[in-house]
Amino acid sequence: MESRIGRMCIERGLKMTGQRRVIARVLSEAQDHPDVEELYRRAATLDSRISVATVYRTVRLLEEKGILERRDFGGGRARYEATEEGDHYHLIDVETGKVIEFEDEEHAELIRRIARDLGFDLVSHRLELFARKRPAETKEAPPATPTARTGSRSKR
Amino acid sequence: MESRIGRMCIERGLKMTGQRRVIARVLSEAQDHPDVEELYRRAATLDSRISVATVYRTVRLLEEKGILERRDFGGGRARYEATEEGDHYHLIDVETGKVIEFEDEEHAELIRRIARDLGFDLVSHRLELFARKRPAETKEAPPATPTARTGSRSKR
DNA sequence: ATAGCTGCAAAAACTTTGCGCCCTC
DNA sequence: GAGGGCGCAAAGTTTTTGCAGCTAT
Repeated sequence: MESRIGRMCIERGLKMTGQRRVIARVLSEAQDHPDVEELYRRAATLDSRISVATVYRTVRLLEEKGILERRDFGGGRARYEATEEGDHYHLIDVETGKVIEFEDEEHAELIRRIARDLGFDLVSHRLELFARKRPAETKEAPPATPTARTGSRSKR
Repeated sequence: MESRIGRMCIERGLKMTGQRRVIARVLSEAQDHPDVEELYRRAATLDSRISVATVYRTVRLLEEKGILERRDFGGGRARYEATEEGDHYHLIDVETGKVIEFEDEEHAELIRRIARDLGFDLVSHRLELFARKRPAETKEAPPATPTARTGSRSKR
């Protein structure tokens, strides 16, 4: 009955209003990285009594509580996704704008080491790759590597 | 007589107005990552006939020409730095907001490999670490590692 | 009961743009 | 001289906020 993010709100003692429940549900079900406008659109579909201002206030609150993470993929507006265990990164297809998520333990380790070497403790970090799909091979068979699907997670 | 970035503008056939020359000089001399407001302040000191609109137009133009790179370190406003050879990254001190630059060839290689494994050719990328200065050791001597200075470059 | 949310609309913060004059090539 | 750049101010975007009423705890 309560969405995953809704439960996290309750755990942290947030007051659960109707609006908040709806926004939490939209966020829990999102497989992508919606901006505020898009969140508002989806939330308004479920309950038209929601205003954009509330969406702004809510994502801000949830970000402060560590439930959400704000992303910047270029294009001016902030985009959001639920905080998950384990770091993951984003590859943005510069042709289509599609975002592919992936994990990489080697990378996670490397940057912890870099921060330590500079005399810091890592608080958080971000990595975004902007890339272009490599044209398929003409002579060899197409690459066998299973391509990560948008919204899913590619483990390495 | 002409600043480094001024020369790059000329190479690319840009018309060199007085304002552009001043902005190019400010950018050439910047050791940090100023936002538009700060660039405007510095430029206006050298020549008060400059408007913010021109600064916006100029950084946009120079970014399109590949002379400048736009950064987002959180805090809402875009920040700029001259494009340089070789990738480098940023560590932002979450307490002070200071930005430390560093290079890391191992990291550069790793992400090229990641992009390739996902079936893409890397176009560009970004990495930002948010970290907190590690408290000095109480028993041992302070860490001998030479800490990178703000604005300079720490090679690894 | 009451601290905290909400909608609405105004405003703030950042960036772009239309227009007529001016300058560089 | 001609195409492009400039200042100014107006407008566009995205996000925040004041206020009066409403609600979850």
